[in-house]
Amino acid sequence: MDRAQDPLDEVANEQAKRRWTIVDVAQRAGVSVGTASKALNGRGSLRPETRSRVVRVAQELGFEPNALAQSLLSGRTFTVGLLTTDSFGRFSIPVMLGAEEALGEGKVSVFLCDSRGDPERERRYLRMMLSRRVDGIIVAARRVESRPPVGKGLPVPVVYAMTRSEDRQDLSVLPDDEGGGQAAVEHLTSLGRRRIGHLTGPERFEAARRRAAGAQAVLAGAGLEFAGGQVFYGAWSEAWGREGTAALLEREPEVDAIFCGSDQIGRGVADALRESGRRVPDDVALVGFDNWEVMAEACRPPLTTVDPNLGEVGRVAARELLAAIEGGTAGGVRTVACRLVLRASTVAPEPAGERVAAGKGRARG
Amino acid sequence: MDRAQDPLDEVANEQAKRRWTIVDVAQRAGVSVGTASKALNGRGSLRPETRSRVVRVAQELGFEPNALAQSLLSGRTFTVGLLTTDSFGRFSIPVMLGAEEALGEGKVSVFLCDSRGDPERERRYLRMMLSRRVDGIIVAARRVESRPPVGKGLPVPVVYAMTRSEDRQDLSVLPDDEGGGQAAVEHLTSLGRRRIGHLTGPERFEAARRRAAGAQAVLAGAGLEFAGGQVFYGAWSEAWGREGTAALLEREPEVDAIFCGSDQIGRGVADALRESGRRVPDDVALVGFDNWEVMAEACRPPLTTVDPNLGEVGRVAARELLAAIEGGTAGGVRTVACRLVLRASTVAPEPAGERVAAGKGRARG
DNA sequence: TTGAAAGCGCTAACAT
DNA sequence: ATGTTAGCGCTTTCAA
Repeated sequence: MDRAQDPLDEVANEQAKRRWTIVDVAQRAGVSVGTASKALNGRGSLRPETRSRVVRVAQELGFEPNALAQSLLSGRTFTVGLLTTDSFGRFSIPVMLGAEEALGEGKVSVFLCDSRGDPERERRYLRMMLSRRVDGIIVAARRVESRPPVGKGLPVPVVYAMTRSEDRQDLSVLPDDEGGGQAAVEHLTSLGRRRIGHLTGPERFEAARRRAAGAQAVLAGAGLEFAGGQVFYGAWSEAWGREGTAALLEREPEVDAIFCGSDQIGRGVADALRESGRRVPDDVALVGFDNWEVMAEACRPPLTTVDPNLGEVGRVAARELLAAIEGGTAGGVRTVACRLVLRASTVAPEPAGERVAAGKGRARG
Repeated sequence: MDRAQDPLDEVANEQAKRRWTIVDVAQRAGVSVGTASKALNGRGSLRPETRSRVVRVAQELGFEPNALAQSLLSGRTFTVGLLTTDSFGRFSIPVMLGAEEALGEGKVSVFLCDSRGDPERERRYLRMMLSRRVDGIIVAARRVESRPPVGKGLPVPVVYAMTRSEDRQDLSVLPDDEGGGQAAVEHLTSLGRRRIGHLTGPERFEAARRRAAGAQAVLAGAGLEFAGGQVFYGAWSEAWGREGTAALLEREPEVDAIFCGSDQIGRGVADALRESGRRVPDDVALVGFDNWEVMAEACRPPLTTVDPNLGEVGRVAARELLAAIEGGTAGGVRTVACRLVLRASTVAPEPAGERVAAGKGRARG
């Protein structure tokens, strides 16, 4: 029972530079380390007085348990690896943000690894994560395109976000591009538009094809076809939005709505329409995709667009990963619904900011 | 010397699910754990044959040393915390990317923590990092504005990137906004422009004021003043670019160049100029700030702009942190030079892509 | 050249 | 109710 001296003095003395161990806490509280551990973790049965004394000493010292020692013992690190393949592209960022959010709530920390699409670097990072004993791994990417699995027979669960593993056993979480395309065109038809064109990115992108398929399905259901008789595949750029508009107008001058595969394309289209003397939305209504706010809001007029809910994709991926860590593991593709964000390119602006309408989404793919 | 059975069989049997410890390696190699450790780390003196046998077994097993155990012993985790306060804004991302890059090369892993500017969350993350025994911390933010230090007397070094700690003892790494402003205006004067206006963000931003100060200094050196007789402070938006252009043109219709405080403002200015019947760059040359490529390149015409080298800011912060971890610690503000990226808004487009000119920067602030 | 043993900080049995 | 001890996986003395 030798309480050497007042704990606070010592703290001041040592300038809080030294890191206290549970032994220090135990000594100063006049108990054994075992007792101190129980007191701090609320386990075992202790006299309330003892418990509170230990806790108080720990607080005064600013004691933080060494997570390394805890993990070494428990086998759990409460840490996951976030492996992104595309240098935090515009799409992987919100996904990562959502994942970090969902994990942070659960006191799980995130190791950030950016492989820049370099397989060698990816292997290095993977080794590093496993060496650090992460409890699980999220693989994020910008494109929904498939990719080879990050490894097989790994000792920890892996979830793919915004990308799809070629191995059907793996779990992938993606936005529902098809549902997004449906929502966009349903909105346009509900406004009474009948000559609806579609300008989008390169055909080789799954996302472009799926959005077009969703749009097509709704058109077919209404007995319509794409204005201009085809999907105008091109590039994900404003420039293509402008060029594509010219091409579309040539084929179908009476077009009264355009569904754009991205907000950038949408901006280009808006500029081209204005410069061709057409009014948006009066003559031609416009819907974009991405809800890239800085783009959509700077558009003239501000662009109604499909928000792929990337943050939610990340959150779902994180939750699925946590579930897998706890034991449950189901593979397949999990799809997150898109949501339509209404702005002035399709509807008269309202006094109170933007409006949101739920998009079509499937619970499981 | 009982090599139980062929290691590979065992690997296959156990499906690589079990994680091998150095004990497993030692057993299968027929040596003690101490010897195995030496063999794997290239320390001590061992018979070459022994060393290679151990290494081979480890490889066959796919053995990865448990970093937790290593760190517990060594007191070093080769881990740093990256605390960002603004949800990976457009500015903190490249900084983080650069930091991650510089650290990754040195085999240091990054804990990603996004406090969203919430001080409570920030404290939680800080505790978590310290508990996980990070070797150091980088605090990143989007604004160059000062902020209270993340804590005092912390047991690990801290470096601030893209933000400045109020405590002068701390080390902060920032882009050289003033040098950037200088570079922009020097470029314009070198083109023979004399009536140079400046449209920028809100005056309360240090960055805006510093860029303006740099610009002003160069103008004064050339015996000039800002066209319109003042800096036009406003907002960081395209809309302000358009409005500000109108205001500037009213005061000074003969303006022949505009330095814009951001690329978004620059885009707005370009649109407004074009719609007022002026040609860029023939009538009015334009320089932006940020080199936000998707903005600058989509501008019509593409925008010459000042690149604040955010990636370099992150890399420098990371290197400074590593140095501080190794022992050296100097406080103060470290400044990273900007660079001018030439595009068609000031110069005739060249066949081979963009051109780059070095900006003015001070080595130390 | 190799082995045995101590110990990093912590928790969980098992004693007392 | 509290103390003692073993051990997580590894590295590093110190002995052999």
